[in-house]
Order: sequence, then C-alpha cells, then structure tokens
Amino acid sequence: MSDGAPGGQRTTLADIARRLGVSVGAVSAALNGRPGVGDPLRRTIEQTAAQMGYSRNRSAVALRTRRSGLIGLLIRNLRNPFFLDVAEGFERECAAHGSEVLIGSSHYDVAREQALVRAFADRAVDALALAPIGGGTAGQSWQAMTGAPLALINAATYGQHLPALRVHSDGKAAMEGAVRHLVALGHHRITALAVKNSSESDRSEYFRAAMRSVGLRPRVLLATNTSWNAIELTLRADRSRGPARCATAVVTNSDDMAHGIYAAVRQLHLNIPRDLSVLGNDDLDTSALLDPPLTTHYVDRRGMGRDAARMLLQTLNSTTQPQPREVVLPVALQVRGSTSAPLTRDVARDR
Amino acid sequence: MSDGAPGGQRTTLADIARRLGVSVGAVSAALNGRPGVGDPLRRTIEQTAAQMGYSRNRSAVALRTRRSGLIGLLIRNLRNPFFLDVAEGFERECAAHGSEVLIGSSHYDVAREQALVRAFADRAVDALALAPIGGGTAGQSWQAMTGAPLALINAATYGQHLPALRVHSDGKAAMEGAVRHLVALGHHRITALAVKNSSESDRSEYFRAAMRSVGLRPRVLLATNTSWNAIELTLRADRSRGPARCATAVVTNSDDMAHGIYAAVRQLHLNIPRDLSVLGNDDLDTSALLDPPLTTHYVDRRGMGRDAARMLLQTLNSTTQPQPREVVLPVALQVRGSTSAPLTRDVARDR
DNA sequence: TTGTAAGCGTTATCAG
DNA sequence: CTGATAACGCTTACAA
Repeated sequence: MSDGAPGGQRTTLADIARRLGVSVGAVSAALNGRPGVGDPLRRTIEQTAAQMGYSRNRSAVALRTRRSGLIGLLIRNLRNPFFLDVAEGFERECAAHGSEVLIGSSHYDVAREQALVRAFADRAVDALALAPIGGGTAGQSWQAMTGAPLALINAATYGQHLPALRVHSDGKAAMEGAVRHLVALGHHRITALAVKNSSESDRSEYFRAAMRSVGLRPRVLLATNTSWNAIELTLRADRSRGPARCATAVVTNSDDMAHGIYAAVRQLHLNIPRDLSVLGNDDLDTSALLDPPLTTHYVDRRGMGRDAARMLLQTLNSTTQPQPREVVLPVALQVRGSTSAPLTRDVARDR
Repeated sequence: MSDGAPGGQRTTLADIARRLGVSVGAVSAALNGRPGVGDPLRRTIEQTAAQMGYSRNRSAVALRTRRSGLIGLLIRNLRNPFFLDVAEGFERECAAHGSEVLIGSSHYDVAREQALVRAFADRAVDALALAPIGGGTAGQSWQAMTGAPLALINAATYGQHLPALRVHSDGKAAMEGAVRHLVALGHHRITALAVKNSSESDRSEYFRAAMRSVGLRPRVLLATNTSWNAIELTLRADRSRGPARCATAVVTNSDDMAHGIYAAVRQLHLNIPRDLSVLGNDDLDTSALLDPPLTTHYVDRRGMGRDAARMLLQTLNSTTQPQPREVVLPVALQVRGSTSAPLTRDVARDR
C-alpha cells in the first residue's frame, strides 16, 4: 500500500538494500528465510520490507528459479458443476500452500487441450492436474515438455504408461452398484450413456462387465457431446427402437448428463421413472431437489480436488523420488425417485 | 515437441540465433512481427523456430514487459454454478485473445480477497475481473497497486468512485418484476433473502423500493453465508414469527440461494409453493428441472463473462484513454411452479 | 556473517 | 535494416 501511485514503481529488493545500506543478496536471503544473514539484520530487513510495502515480483522469481508458483487445472468442460467442487477443493488446497490456480478448459477439443498444455509449460506452471480427453496426449506432452508432476483426474486408464498421480472415484464399484440396483428393481434392458472422448471409457467397460456378470446384454450409447441437444438426440434414437427394445433404464457417468436426460425426457413427453429409470453419478447438490430426485452415486468432489492438489504439492516439495500414487474415492449409492421397477414387464429377455 | 528430453532445456531465442548465425534481437523482432528485419530472413527465422519447437518463455517476457498475458478472475464463491457459466464465457474470450485465466475465490473473506489481489498484482496480472465482497476494498487496492484495468461483476454500486468497467444484470428490473409477479398472485408478506457481504446490497435496495411503490412493507433477511445450513437457520427464524406474520413468498438474488431454500423447506416439512413461494435469479440450467420448477429471472451468464473479458481486453489493447463503461444485461422472468397464490388469505395487511 | 556478480530469456535502445 | 548491449528483479554461487 504505502507509496501507491497508481501503477507506480513497486518496491524492489534493491530499494530495500539501498535504504538499509546492505547488499541485495542479504535482503533476498533474509526475506526467504535462507541462512547467511544474522538475526538482528534479518529483523531490520523484514521490518523495512513490510514498511515499504514490498512483495516479490513473481515474474522475476519465475524466470530465475523456473518455478512460477502456479498450478494448472485443465479440465474438459467448464459447464459441468462437478468441476466446480473439484476446483473449489483444488483452489483451497493450493491457496493454503501459496500457489495460485491457472484454469483452462479444453472443451473436448484435442487441439485446444494440446495448446493449453503448451501455454502452461511456457508459463513455467509447476504442476498440472488434468482431466484429459480420450485420444488426446496432453499428459504425455506435459511430461515431455516439463518433466513436472502430473495428476490425472477421473481418468483411471488414460495413458497407463504415464508415471502420474491419479485421483478418481471408484468407477467399477459405481457401475456394479448401478447394475445391481437396477436389476434388483427388475430391469433387463439397461443402457449406459457416455460422451465421446471423455477418457472415461473405463466406465463403459466396467458397465459391460457388470452387465455380463448378471447375464444381461450391455449396450452403450455415445452422445457426441455433453449438450442437452446431443443427449436428446441420442435418447431419441434409442426410443425409436420401439417399446419392446428400447432401454428401460439408463446409467450415466455424471449427474450433469443425467440432467440432460431429464430435459430430453420432458421434450419427449415421457416420465421418469415410469418410462425410464435414470441413474446419475456425482450426487450434485441439486440432484436431490430434482423432479424426481435423482438416484445417483455420491462422490466427494471437493476431496477429489483437494487430494489432487495435495499430491501435486507434496511431490513438488519433496526431494525424494516422486512415487506415482493413486487415490480411489469410494462411492455411495443414493437411492431416490428416478429409479423404479420398469413399467412393462419385458417378456423377451434381451440376452 | 522435437528434442523433448523430459524437462530438458527448452529452445531459446539465443539457440535460434546461434543456429542461424544472426542476432538475438533479429530473432525476437521477427517472431513478434516487429519491424527491423527483412522478409526473407523473417521467414527463415519463423521456419527454424517452428522446427526447433520454440515457444516463448512467458516468465521472461513478463519480467521484461510487465505484462504477463494473465487475466485474473476473482470471485466470491466457487460453489455457485452461476460463476461456472460466467467463468466459461470469460475463459473462452480470453483464450481467443491468447490470454490465460488465473482464478481465485475469496470465500467471502475480506482478508483473502485482499491477499488475492496482491498475489495477482505480484504476478503482473494484466487485468482483473472482480466480483467483490461488500465492505472489501479489493477494487481500490487493485487500481492503486497496478493501475491496470478492472471490471466489476454484479456489483452495480460497489466503489462508485472507481473508474471501473461494470457488468451486471438488471437488478432493478429483476426486483420490480419479482415483486410485481408476487403481488399479482396475491402475496403481501414478501421477504428478500440475501447473504451478508455480497456487495449486492443494491439488490436489497431495489427490493425495498419496489415493495414500497406497491404500498407493502419490505423485509430483508440476511443469511450469514451461502451454505444451506445458514439459509435454513434464517428461514426457520422467519417461520417462528408464526403463520400470520411469516413470509408467504421469498425473493433471492440467485438460484443457488433458492436451492438452499428448497433444501430448508424440506427440512422444515413445508411445501413450495403452498407454504412458501420462491423466486430465484439466474435461471440455472437445472432450475427448470427442480421440484417444483423454479420461477426465476433468466440472465445471460456466459454473456456476462464474455463481456467482462471483452471490455478488459479492449481496454488493454487500446492506446486511447480507457473510458469506464457499463453493461447491464436484461433479465427475463420465467414463471414456473415455485410461485403461486398464498395458501391463506392474509387478513392483516402488513403495511 | 556479509557483499559481489553472474546469469535466467526477453525486449528495446542505439550505434553501425 | 541489422547486431551488440543494457536492463527487468530476482536467486545463488563464491569471494571477502
């Protein structure tokens, strides 16, 4: 504050050194808690710095140390509230460690994802949390370009050769739980709805496995993107198979997509759960307030962001070899109104 | 890409210059489209740069030019989906101009808001979009510290002396529309629910004015924060006034808070709209899917983020004097199921 | 314990 | 039109 002419010169180490008649190195050492400066002098320097309203020029520090104090968060889709909570947890943890968060969204665009990785590298971003696009090579590029820590969010099987940190919810348990729940209700024609390029194809695999294990034929619908329109199109295609063949229940990877289904179902003048049972994943705050309340798997999204940040910062500040770690967050089924027994007992078991 | 030893040296201007046997200055000029280098040489340089996988070290550029290419987005609350869309529009616009977005959340904490402004200033952030906390002086600090462009989001009357850009929805129209709608339904005991320190106190003022203009006594409830708990507490306090005095309708500043009311109402075993009409603001995507669908004012949130970014970038890249501008986004009432005539005709008109 | 000086990779000034 | 050269503000050997 003090001498704050709008955009006026900011105090530098040299200013402080000059004022005190000491060397710049001493001031730097003092202010960074490095050894090499006596206690009395250190105190004097600290006081003067505070009084002159000094704070470090991060650009200079970054240039010199190749450390920016920036942590990148690169996600697929800024519109999914899921990421809000992840980002919240992430930001809180970073803030506690004095790092700022650089955020970017790839919008499911491989080129943009690549461009952002590069931009982050150019900025000497210290570590990257990435929710990658399937088919993209952002994680690989990041490590090749920077060698800096990488945390993969919700991408259990993405780039399996990458020595990366991983945080994801227990997709296997979620899919098994979903199928079990629906089968118990009497469903046979269950389909999964996923979005292309989401790098969550492992989820679809888990779904297939779960279905097979109970003797049912798995079907996976792929929407071209996460928009409600795309979801409606996909759902419409399924309904056109006719009442005896279309799905009686649909399982999604996210509550966000489930919302899309809700909207589509209204467009199609159908009813949840009478005509279609819907199962989400994430348990967004609003999901319990929907009409009908959404059956879904809860996952600690904030904890996810927090853990990702924590692992990255740990790796960053540790001298020892960074061992790739994996955090799998448990899921918990919340049974609510969007799932029920199928209306029509389907005779032709679809095996 | 090319010579990418993990974390290996990145190509610098000097590398290119050496390879080509020219000066560093020439390479810099060529790559930045500055005059001072012939066309043939420029072409050669560009090719070699691309081939060597060169990209600028932003830390060095930032140190030298005092321009980081970073745009700050400082909001109050990362958990409100409202900001997701604002951030989306903001990020898209910035990306289109080659700027990255540094995001921060003050969590309604004045000290943290101040710290973030300072951190952004230290980073040579080029411009700041701020959804400020009431009572905070972040905007002022920013301008004093940096003299860089400032855009205020949804803070119509915050720091009125600040020569800042402003983007906000038409709070006056929203409040007038809300009151008009509720009065038409037959409500008299209408209350506004706001959160402390939100710097949206102008909204409450508009509410009061609108109420008075129809001859009703305005009452404003203040929740200590945006959590569902706090909202429930506040609502409970109102209900305890008894059926003849408690509000029959509540108007909020955001759908997010309206969600909190939905949750609280369930806790209290009440019914919307029978026991309480609820009116939101923002028209989040999910709001139409709620039980009951939320009556609310639509506002173009993405456009808000886009406009904020656009104005900042414009100011940044213009040589002429930056004239403070204001963008007021129109609102549009979406009448849905959360508002209806009050259950009990209230006899004692609460004037 | 303290001071000195060499960079980090750019941009920008100023002689050739 | 070109090519040295001096900053930008900081960290970090290394010398005193």
